[in-house]
Amino acid sequence: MNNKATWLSESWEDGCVDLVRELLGGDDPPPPPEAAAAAADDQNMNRMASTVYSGPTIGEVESALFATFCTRAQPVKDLSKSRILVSERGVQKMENKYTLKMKSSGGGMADDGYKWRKYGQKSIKNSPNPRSYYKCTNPKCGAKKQVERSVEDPETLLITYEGLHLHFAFPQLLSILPQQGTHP
DNA sequence: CGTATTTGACCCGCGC
DNA sequence: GCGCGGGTCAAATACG
Repeated sequence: MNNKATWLSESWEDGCVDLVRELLGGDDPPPPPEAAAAAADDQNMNRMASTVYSGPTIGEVESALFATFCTRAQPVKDLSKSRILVSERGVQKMENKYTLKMKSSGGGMADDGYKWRKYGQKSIKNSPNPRSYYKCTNPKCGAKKQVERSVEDPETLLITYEGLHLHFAFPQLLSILPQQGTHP
């Protein structure tokens, strides 16, 4: 809520929105078009995520995260991916859930490339630190994310992503890309 | 003025 | 059936 992603200019947002509009066609398409793009993006990125997971979703998220890390060169302590799959009975509620453990960079908050809007904060029993609940600002995007501080390591943030993004989001790349929107 | 953020209350699920 | 814990929504506020 302070100086934050200034690099997150409206430029990328506009472009992103436009892109999303084009991708989504203006409504909610059943098939996630990001999958193909995600794969392409992954290839473009030198498939740094050599680890192969059962779900492309994770790869997508990881790609974004990796992109963020690589771009901003943040001191990532450890990446722990956890796919919470309830038994075979399968409750589709929590289809995808990933928990990333990272050190909160002093000054720069962990931005995975998406715009999040905080919609709640609750104190967790057994944890002196409150947990923040974030939701993707995109209406079509039902992605959620919760950030919690580690009990012993106040510098460690436990970010749990839930859901899938229905839109692209790699502002870092767009940001570092040649400024095509420089029209005086 | 518009939007994001804040805080409180309500609701739901689970355990006992 | 009640209590605890967690999660979400909603209104108000602060900030840009």
